[in-house]
Amino acid sequence: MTRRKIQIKKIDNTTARQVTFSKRRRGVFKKAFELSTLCDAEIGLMVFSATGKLFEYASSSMQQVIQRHNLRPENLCKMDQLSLELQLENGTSYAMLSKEIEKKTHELRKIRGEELPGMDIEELQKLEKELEVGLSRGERFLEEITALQQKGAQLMEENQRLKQMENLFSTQTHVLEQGQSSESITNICSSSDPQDNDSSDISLKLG
Amino acid sequence: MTRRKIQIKKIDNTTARQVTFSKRRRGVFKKAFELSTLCDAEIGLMVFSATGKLFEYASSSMQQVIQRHNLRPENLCKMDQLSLELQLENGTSYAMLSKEIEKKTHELRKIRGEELPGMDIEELQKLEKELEVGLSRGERFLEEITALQQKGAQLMEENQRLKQMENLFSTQTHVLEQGQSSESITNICSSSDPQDNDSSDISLKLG
DNA sequence: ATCTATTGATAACC
DNA sequence: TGGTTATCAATAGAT
Repeated sequence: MTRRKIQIKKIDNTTARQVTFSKRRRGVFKKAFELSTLCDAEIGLMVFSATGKLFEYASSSMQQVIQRHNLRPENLCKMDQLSLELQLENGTSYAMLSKEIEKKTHELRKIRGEELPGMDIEELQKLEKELEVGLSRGERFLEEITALQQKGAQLMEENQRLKQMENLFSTQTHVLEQGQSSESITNICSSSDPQDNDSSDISLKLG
Repeated sequence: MTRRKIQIKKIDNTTARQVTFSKRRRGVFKKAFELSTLCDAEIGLMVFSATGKLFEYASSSMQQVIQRHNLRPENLCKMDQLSLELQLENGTSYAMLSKEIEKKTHELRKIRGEELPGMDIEELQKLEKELEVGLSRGERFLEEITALQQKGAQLMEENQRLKQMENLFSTQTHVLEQGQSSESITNICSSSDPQDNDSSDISLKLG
Protein backbone atom coordinates (compact mmCIF):
# COMPACT_ATOMS: atom_id res chain seq x y z
CA MET A 1 0.00 0.00 0.00
CA THR A 2 2.69 2.43 -0.55
CA ARG A 3 5.48 2.42 -2.99
CA ARG A 4 2.96 0.50 -4.97
CA LYS A 5 -0.49 -0.87 -4.38
CA ILE A 6 -0.66 -4.58 -3.79
CA GLN A 7 -3.25 -7.24 -4.40
CA ILE A 8 -4.76 -8.91 -1.39
CA LYS A 9 -3.78 -12.48 -2.06
CA LYS A 10 -1.24 -14.81 -0.57
CA ILE A 11 2.28 -13.51 -0.91
CA ASP A 12 4.35 -16.15 -2.63
CA ASN A 13 7.79 -15.10 -1.52
CA THR A 14 8.25 -16.58 1.91
CA THR A 15 10.47 -13.97 3.41
CA ALA A 16 8.40 -11.15 2.01
CA ARG A 17 5.36 -12.83 3.47
CA GLN A 18 6.96 -13.08 6.88
CA VAL A 19 7.99 -9.47 6.81
CA THR A 20 4.54 -8.38 5.80
CA PHE A 21 3.10 -10.60 8.47
CA SER A 22 5.14 -8.93 11.16
CA LYS A 23 4.29 -5.46 10.00
CA ARG A 24 0.64 -5.98 9.43
CA ARG A 25 0.18 -8.01 12.52
CA ARG A 26 1.27 -5.07 14.59
CA GLY A 27 -1.09 -2.88 12.66
CA VAL A 28 -4.07 -5.12 13.24
CA PHE A 29 -3.38 -5.48 16.92
CA LYS A 30 -3.01 -1.77 17.27
CA LYS A 31 -6.30 -1.22 15.48
CA ALA A 32 -7.97 -3.76 17.66
CA PHE A 33 -6.65 -2.10 20.77
CA GLU A 34 -7.71 1.33 19.57
CA LEU A 35 -11.18 0.11 18.75
CA SER A 36 -11.66 -1.48 22.12
CA THR A 37 -10.32 1.57 23.90
CA LEU A 38 -12.10 4.25 21.93
CA CYS A 39 -15.43 2.48 21.79
CA ASP A 40 -15.42 0.49 24.98
CA ALA A 41 -15.69 -2.79 23.10
CA GLU A 42 -14.56 -6.17 24.31
CA ILE A 43 -12.26 -7.67 21.75
CA GLY A 44 -10.46 -10.91 21.29
CA LEU A 45 -8.05 -11.43 18.42
CA MET A 46 -6.20 -14.62 17.70
CA VAL A 47 -3.66 -14.89 14.95
CA PHE A 48 -1.85 -18.03 13.97
CA SER A 49 1.06 -17.43 11.67
CA ALA A 50 1.66 -19.75 8.75
CA THR A 51 4.34 -21.38 10.89
CA GLY A 52 1.88 -22.03 13.68
CA LYS A 53 2.89 -19.34 16.08
CA LEU A 54 0.10 -17.77 18.03
CA PHE A 55 -0.27 -14.06 18.54
CA GLU A 56 -3.20 -12.84 20.48
CA TYR A 57 -4.78 -9.77 21.91
CA ALA A 58 -7.76 -9.47 24.20
CA SER A 59 -9.11 -6.32 25.74
CA SER A 60 -9.99 -8.30 28.84
CA SER A 61 -8.75 -11.85 28.67
CA MET A 62 -9.05 -14.32 25.86
CA GLN A 63 -10.81 -16.77 28.08
CA GLN A 64 -13.43 -14.25 28.96
CA VAL A 65 -13.97 -13.25 25.38
CA ILE A 66 -14.25 -16.85 24.26
CA GLN A 67 -16.65 -17.64 27.02
CA ARG A 68 -18.77 -14.66 26.21
CA HIS A 69 -18.74 -15.79 22.62
CA ASN A 70 -19.68 -19.30 23.59
CA LEU A 71 -22.49 -18.08 25.77
CA ARG A 72 -24.45 -16.80 22.83
CA PRO A 73 -27.49 -18.92 22.18
CA GLU A 74 -26.54 -19.56 18.60
CA ASN A 75 -23.26 -21.04 19.72
CA LEU A 76 -24.75 -23.43 22.22
CA CYS A 77 -26.12 -25.48 19.36
CA LYS A 78 -27.03 -29.10 19.40
CA MET A 79 -25.26 -30.01 22.56
CA ASP A 80 -28.50 -28.97 24.13
CA GLN A 81 -30.05 -32.12 22.93
CA LEU A 82 -27.51 -34.32 24.64
CA SER A 83 -27.67 -32.13 27.67
CA LEU A 84 -31.39 -32.41 27.97
CA GLU A 85 -31.22 -36.15 27.74
CA LEU A 86 -28.63 -36.14 30.43
CA GLN A 87 -30.72 -33.99 32.67
CA LEU A 88 -33.68 -36.26 32.27
CA GLU A 89 -31.62 -39.32 32.90
CA ASN A 90 -30.17 -37.81 35.99
CA GLY A 91 -33.56 -36.87 37.27
CA THR A 92 -34.96 -40.33 36.70
CA SER A 93 -31.98 -42.02 38.21
CA TYR A 94 -31.98 -39.87 41.24
CA ALA A 95 -35.66 -40.24 41.88
CA MET A 96 -35.45 -43.98 41.51
CA LEU A 97 -32.54 -44.37 43.83
CA SER A 98 -34.00 -42.08 46.40
CA LYS A 99 -37.15 -44.10 46.42
CA GLU A 100 -35.23 -47.29 46.83
CA ILE A 101 -33.26 -45.94 49.74
CA GLU A 102 -36.39 -44.79 51.42
CA LYS A 103 -38.01 -48.14 51.00
CA LYS A 104 -35.08 -50.01 52.45
CA THR A 105 -34.87 -47.68 55.36
CA HIS A 106 -38.51 -48.22 56.11
CA GLU A 107 -38.09 -51.96 56.05
CA LEU A 108 -35.12 -51.77 58.33
CA ARG A 109 -37.05 -49.78 60.90
CA LYS A 110 -39.83 -52.23 60.76
CA ILE A 111 -37.46 -55.08 61.45
CA ARG A 112 -35.76 -53.24 64.25
CA GLY A 113 -39.08 -52.67 65.92
CA GLU A 114 -39.66 -56.39 66.30
CA GLU A 115 -38.25 -58.76 68.84
CA LEU A 116 -35.29 -60.40 67.30
CA PRO A 117 -35.74 -63.62 69.28
CA GLY A 118 -39.24 -63.80 67.92
CA MET A 119 -38.13 -63.77 64.32
CA ASP A 120 -38.62 -66.97 62.46
CA ILE A 121 -36.46 -68.35 59.75
CA GLU A 122 -38.48 -66.76 57.05
CA GLU A 123 -38.07 -63.40 58.65
CA LEU A 124 -34.35 -63.82 58.95
CA GLN A 125 -34.01 -64.94 55.39
CA LYS A 126 -35.87 -61.86 54.37
CA LEU A 127 -33.44 -59.76 56.35
CA GLU A 128 -30.60 -61.57 54.75
CA LYS A 129 -32.06 -60.89 51.38
CA GLU A 130 -32.27 -57.26 52.22
CA LEU A 131 -28.66 -57.19 53.10
CA GLU A 132 -27.75 -58.94 49.93
CA VAL A 133 -29.79 -56.59 47.87
CA GLY A 134 -28.24 -53.70 49.67
CA LEU A 135 -24.80 -54.94 48.89
CA SER A 136 -25.50 -55.64 45.28
CA ARG A 137 -27.05 -52.27 44.98
CA GLY A 138 -23.97 -50.87 46.57
CA GLU A 139 -21.94 -52.58 43.93
CA ARG A 140 -24.11 -51.13 41.26
CA PHE A 141 -23.67 -47.78 42.85
CA LEU A 142 -19.98 -48.30 42.84
CA GLU A 143 -20.04 -49.20 39.20
CA GLU A 144 -22.10 -46.18 38.48
CA ILE A 145 -19.76 -44.00 40.43
CA THR A 146 -16.83 -45.39 38.52
CA ALA A 147 -18.57 -44.79 35.24
CA LEU A 148 -19.43 -41.27 36.26
CA GLN A 149 -15.89 -40.64 37.30
CA GLN A 150 -14.65 -41.80 33.96
CA LYS A 151 -17.12 -39.65 32.16
CA GLY A 152 -16.19 -36.78 34.36
CA ALA A 153 -12.54 -37.31 33.55
CA GLN A 154 -13.30 -37.24 29.84
CA LEU A 155 -15.36 -34.14 30.20
CA MET A 156 -12.70 -32.44 32.21
CA GLU A 157 -10.19 -33.38 29.64
CA GLU A 158 -12.22 -31.63 27.07
CA ASN A 159 -12.76 -28.71 29.31
CA GLN A 160 -9.07 -28.29 29.72
CA ARG A 161 -8.98 -27.16 26.18
CA LEU A 162 -11.69 -24.68 26.94
CA LYS A 163 -9.90 -23.02 29.76
CA GLN A 164 -7.81 -20.15 28.75
CA MET A 165 -4.54 -18.60 29.64
CA GLU A 166 -4.11 -15.87 32.12
CA ASN A 167 -3.30 -12.33 31.21
CA LEU A 168 -0.01 -12.80 29.55
CA PHE A 169 -0.39 -9.19 28.66
CA SER A 170 0.51 -6.83 31.43
CA THR A 171 -1.67 -4.23 29.82
CA GLN A 172 -4.11 -4.28 26.98
CA THR A 173 -1.64 -2.48 24.83
CA HIS A 174 0.59 -5.47 24.71
CA VAL A 175 0.43 -8.39 22.42
CA LEU A 176 1.91 -11.65 23.38
CA GLU A 177 3.73 -13.95 21.11
CA GLN A 178 3.54 -17.57 21.97
CA GLY A 179 5.48 -20.41 20.50
CA GLN A 180 4.64 -23.86 19.23
CA SER A 181 2.14 -24.89 16.71
CA SER A 182 -1.01 -26.85 16.96
CA GLU A 183 -2.07 -29.11 14.19
CA SER A 184 -5.13 -31.11 13.40
CA ILE A 185 -8.39 -29.95 14.70
CA THR A 186 -11.56 -31.92 14.79
CA ASN A 187 -14.85 -30.23 14.49
CA ILE A 188 -18.14 -31.42 15.65
CA CYS A 189 -21.38 -29.67 16.06
CA SER A 190 -23.03 -27.91 13.21
CA SER A 191 -25.21 -25.04 13.99
CA SER A 192 -28.55 -24.58 12.44
CA ASP A 193 -30.39 -21.95 14.33
CA PRO A 194 -33.20 -20.80 12.08
CA GLN A 195 -34.51 -17.46 13.15
CA ASP A 196 -31.55 -15.74 14.67
CA ASN A 197 -31.43 -12.02 14.87
CA ASP A 198 -30.64 -9.11 12.73
CA SER A 199 -27.55 -10.79 11.51
CA SER A 200 -26.25 -9.22 8.39
CA ASP A 201 -23.40 -10.34 6.26
CA ILE A 202 -20.83 -7.79 5.54
CA SER A 203 -18.63 -8.60 2.67
CA LEU A 204 -15.27 -7.02 2.56
CA LYS A 205 -14.27 -5.22 -0.53
CA LEU A 206 -10.70 -5.55 -1.32
CA GLY A 207 -8.71 -3.88 -3.81
CA MET B 1 -6.63 10.52 12.75
CA THR B 2 -7.57 12.93 10.14
CA ARG B 3 -9.08 16.36 10.38
CA ARG B 4 -7.30 16.20 13.69
CA LYS B 5 -5.40 13.62 15.57
CA ILE B 6 -7.26 12.04 18.45
CA GLN B 7 -6.26 10.51 21.72
CA ILE B 8 -6.81 6.82 22.12
CA LYS B 9 -9.16 6.79 25.05
CA LYS B 10 -12.84 6.12 25.46
CA ILE B 11 -14.98 8.50 23.46
CA ASP B 12 -17.42 10.17 25.79
CA ASN B 13 -20.08 11.23 23.34
CA THR B 14 -22.24 8.19 22.82
CA THR B 15 -23.26 8.79 19.26
CA ALA B 16 -19.76 9.75 18.22
CA ARG B 17 -18.52 6.57 19.85
CA GLN B 18 -21.03 4.49 17.94
CA VAL B 19 -20.10 6.08 14.68
CA THR B 20 -16.43 5.55 15.33
CA PHE B 21 -17.16 1.99 16.35
CA SER B 22 -18.88 1.23 13.07
CA LYS B 23 -16.18 2.78 10.97
CA ARG B 24 -13.22 1.39 12.82
CA ARG B 25 -14.78 -2.01 13.18
CA ARG B 26 -14.86 -2.32 9.43
CA GLY B 27 -11.30 -1.21 9.30
CA VAL B 28 -10.12 -3.80 11.78
CA PHE B 29 -12.00 -6.58 10.08
CA LYS B 30 -10.59 -5.60 6.77
CA LYS B 31 -7.09 -5.54 8.19
CA ALA B 32 -7.62 -8.91 9.77
CA PHE B 33 -8.84 -10.33 6.51
CA GLU B 34 -5.96 -8.86 4.59
CA LEU B 35 -3.46 -10.22 7.05
CA SER B 36 -4.89 -13.71 6.90
CA THR B 37 -5.06 -13.61 3.12
CA LEU B 38 -1.68 -12.09 2.42
CA CYS B 39 0.22 -14.12 4.97
CA ASP B 40 -1.75 -17.31 5.08
CA ALA B 41 -2.55 -16.86 8.74
CA GLU B 42 -5.49 -18.29 10.60
CA ILE B 43 -7.30 -15.50 12.33
CA GLY B 44 -10.22 -15.22 14.67
CA LEU B 45 -11.55 -11.84 15.70
CA MET B 46 -14.39 -11.30 18.11
CA VAL B 47 -15.74 -7.86 18.85
CA PHE B 48 -18.45 -7.11 21.35
CA SER B 49 -19.81 -3.62 21.04
CA ALA B 50 -20.54 -1.61 24.16
CA THR B 51 -24.17 -2.54 23.63
CA GLY B 52 -23.36 -6.23 23.60
CA LYS B 53 -23.61 -6.95 19.93
CA LEU B 54 -21.16 -9.45 18.60
CA PHE B 55 -19.23 -8.96 15.42
CA GLU B 56 -16.84 -11.64 14.42
CA TYR B 57 -14.51 -12.65 11.68
CA ALA B 58 -12.62 -15.87 11.26
CA SER B 59 -10.47 -16.86 8.35
CA SER B 60 -11.67 -20.44 8.77
CA SER B 61 -14.38 -20.72 11.39
CA MET B 62 -14.46 -19.29 14.85
CA GLN B 63 -14.88 -22.72 16.32
CA GLN B 64 -11.78 -23.94 14.63
CA VAL B 65 -9.76 -20.97 15.72
CA ILE B 66 -10.95 -21.28 19.29
CA GLN B 67 -10.20 -24.96 19.33
CA ARG B 68 -6.76 -24.43 17.95
CA HIS B 69 -6.24 -21.80 20.57
CA ASN B 70 -7.46 -24.09 23.29
CA LEU B 71 -5.21 -26.85 22.14
CA ARG B 72 -2.11 -24.95 23.14
CA PRO B 73 -0.48 -26.42 26.20
CA GLU B 74 -0.29 -23.09 27.94
CA ASN B 75 -4.02 -22.77 27.71
CA LEU B 76 -4.72 -26.06 29.36
CA CYS B 77 -3.48 -24.32 32.45
CA LYS B 78 -4.26 -24.11 36.05
CA MET B 79 -7.32 -26.23 36.03
CA ASP B 80 -4.98 -29.04 36.64
CA GLN B 81 -4.80 -28.18 40.27
CA LEU B 82 -8.45 -28.56 40.94
CA SER B 83 -8.48 -31.54 38.70
CA LEU B 84 -5.82 -33.33 40.61
CA GLU B 85 -7.68 -32.77 43.82
CA LEU B 86 -10.77 -34.22 42.32
CA GLN B 87 -8.94 -37.21 40.99
CA LEU B 88 -7.42 -37.89 44.35
CA GLU B 89 -10.78 -37.53 45.99
CA ASN B 90 -12.32 -39.91 43.58
CA GLY B 91 -9.49 -42.33 43.84
CA THR B 92 -9.59 -42.37 47.61
CA SER B 93 -13.29 -42.67 47.61
CA TYR B 94 -13.23 -45.48 45.15
CA ALA B 95 -10.60 -47.47 47.01
CA MET B 96 -12.40 -47.00 50.27
CA LEU B 97 -15.73 -48.01 48.94
CA SER B 98 -14.37 -51.01 47.14
CA LYS B 99 -12.80 -52.22 50.30
CA GLU B 100 -15.99 -51.71 52.19
CA ILE B 101 -17.99 -53.61 49.64
CA GLU B 102 -15.62 -56.49 49.76
CA LYS B 103 -15.75 -56.62 53.52
CA LYS B 104 -19.51 -56.58 53.65
CA THR B 105 -19.77 -59.25 51.04
CA HIS B 106 -17.45 -61.44 53.03
CA GLU B 107 -19.47 -60.96 56.18
CA LEU B 108 -22.65 -61.74 54.38
CA ARG B 109 -21.32 -64.98 53.07
CA LYS B 110 -20.19 -65.92 56.50
CA ILE B 111 -23.61 -65.31 57.90
CA ARG B 112 -25.28 -67.21 55.13
CA GLY B 113 -23.10 -70.16 55.88
CA GLU B 114 -24.50 -70.46 59.36
CA GLU B 115 -27.77 -71.85 60.46
CA LEU B 116 -30.15 -69.02 60.81
CA PRO B 117 -32.04 -70.72 63.62
CA GLY B 118 -28.81 -71.01 65.49
CA MET B 119 -28.13 -67.34 65.51
CA ASP B 120 -28.42 -65.60 68.78
CA ILE B 121 -29.60 -62.13 69.46
CA GLU B 122 -26.16 -60.73 69.27
CA GLU B 123 -25.70 -62.27 65.87
CA LEU B 124 -28.92 -60.89 64.62
CA GLN B 125 -28.18 -57.44 65.91
CA LYS B 126 -24.93 -57.63 64.08
CA LEU B 127 -26.75 -58.52 60.92
CA GLU B 128 -29.11 -55.68 61.48
CA LYS B 129 -26.22 -53.39 61.93
CA GLU B 130 -24.81 -54.60 58.68
CA LEU B 131 -28.00 -53.77 56.91
CA GLU B 132 -28.10 -50.36 58.45
CA VAL B 133 -24.53 -49.67 57.48
CA GLY B 134 -25.24 -50.94 54.02
CA LEU B 135 -28.12 -48.56 53.69
CA SER B 136 -26.23 -45.60 54.99
CA ARG B 137 -23.43 -46.45 52.68
CA GLY B 138 -25.96 -46.63 49.91
CA GLU B 139 -27.04 -43.19 50.86
CA ARG B 140 -23.51 -41.99 50.73
CA PHE B 141 -23.13 -43.60 47.38
CA LEU B 142 -26.22 -41.86 46.25
CA GLU B 143 -24.87 -38.59 47.45
CA GLU B 144 -21.67 -39.20 45.65
CA ILE B 145 -23.47 -40.18 42.52
CA THR B 146 -25.57 -37.07 42.72
CA ALA B 147 -22.50 -34.97 43.23
CA LEU B 148 -20.82 -36.60 40.29
CA GLN B 149 -23.89 -36.11 38.18
CA GLN B 150 -24.00 -32.47 39.03
CA LYS B 151 -20.34 -32.16 38.30
CA GLY B 152 -20.89 -33.92 35.03
CA ALA B 153 -23.78 -31.66 34.22
CA GLN B 154 -21.67 -28.61 34.87
CA LEU B 155 -18.90 -29.97 32.76
CA MET B 156 -21.25 -30.80 29.95
CA GLU B 157 -22.75 -27.40 30.17
CA GLU B 158 -19.35 -25.93 29.74
CA ASN B 159 -18.58 -28.28 26.96
CA GLN B 160 -21.67 -27.15 25.18
CA ARG B 161 -20.12 -23.79 24.86
CA LEU B 162 -17.03 -25.39 23.53
CA LYS B 163 -18.79 -26.91 20.63
CA GLN B 164 -19.11 -24.32 18.03
CA MET B 165 -21.17 -23.53 15.05
CA GLU B 166 -20.16 -24.41 11.58
CA ASN B 167 -19.27 -22.08 8.84
CA LEU B 168 -21.77 -19.34 9.32
CA PHE B 169 -19.62 -17.72 6.77
CA SER B 170 -19.92 -19.13 3.33
CA THR B 171 -16.44 -17.89 2.55
CA GLN B 172 -13.67 -16.40 4.55
CA THR B 173 -14.32 -13.04 3.07
CA HIS B 174 -17.49 -12.65 5.08
CA VAL B 175 -17.95 -11.19 8.44
CA LEU B 176 -20.98 -12.06 10.43
CA GLU B 177 -22.77 -9.75 12.71
CA GLN B 178 -24.71 -11.32 15.47
CA GLY B 179 -27.07 -9.72 17.89
CA GLN B 180 -27.83 -9.99 21.57
CA SER B 181 -25.58 -9.53 24.50
CA SER B 182 -24.16 -11.87 27.02
CA GLU B 183 -23.47 -10.85 30.55
CA SER B 184 -21.83 -12.35 33.57
CA ILE B 185 -19.73 -15.39 33.17
CA THR B 186 -19.25 -18.02 35.78
CA ASN B 187 -16.39 -20.38 35.75
CA ILE B 188 -16.11 -23.82 37.09
CA CYS B 189 -12.79 -25.42 36.75
CA SER B 190 -11.47 -28.88 36.89
CA SER B 191 -9.52 -31.05 34.63
CA SER B 192 -6.88 -33.67 34.42
CA ASP B 193 -5.31 -36.17 32.14
CA PRO B 194 -2.50 -34.83 30.00
CA GLN B 195 -2.46 -36.71 26.76
CA ASP B 196 -5.25 -37.98 24.58
CA ASN B 197 -7.39 -35.81 22.46
CA ASP B 198 -10.10 -36.04 19.88
CA SER B 199 -12.62 -37.13 22.45
CA SER B 200 -15.76 -35.24 22.02
CA ASP B 201 -19.30 -36.30 22.51
CA ILE B 202 -19.62 -37.79 25.90
CA SER B 203 -22.88 -38.98 27.28
CA LEU B 204 -23.52 -39.91 30.82
CA LYS B 205 -25.36 -43.14 31.39
CA LEU B 206 -27.08 -43.58 34.68
CA GLY B 207 -28.99 -46.41 36.07
C1' DA C 1 15.65 -2.79 11.49
C1' DT C 2 15.01 1.93 9.09
C1' DC C 3 13.47 4.98 5.67
C1' DT C 4 9.92 7.28 2.69
C1' DA C 5 6.86 7.55 -1.13
C1' DT C 6 2.30 6.30 -1.46
C1' DT C 7 -1.84 4.26 -0.43
C1' DG C 8 -5.16 3.60 3.16
C1' DA C 9 -7.93 4.88 7.09
C1' DT C 10 -10.63 8.01 9.23
C1' DA C 11 -12.29 12.53 12.24
C1' DA C 12 -15.05 16.12 11.49
C1' DC C 13 -18.75 17.66 8.92
C1' DC C 14 -23.01 17.00 6.06
C1' DT D 1 -26.64 5.44 8.93
C1' DG D 2 -24.13 6.82 4.49
C1' DG D 3 -21.02 10.34 1.72
C1' DT D 4 -16.95 13.93 1.44
C1' DT D 5 -12.47 15.54 2.38
C1' DA D 6 -8.55 17.09 4.71
C1' DT D 7 -5.26 14.84 7.45
C1' DC D 8 -3.05 11.35 9.91
C1' DA D 9 -1.53 6.49 9.90
C1' DA D 10 0.06 2.28 7.85
C1' DT D 11 3.01 0.16 5.02
C1' DA D 12 5.51 -1.78 0.26
C1' DG D 13 9.64 -1.51 -1.52
C1' DA D 14 14.18 -0.48 -1.01
C1' DT D 15 18.22 0.07 2.09
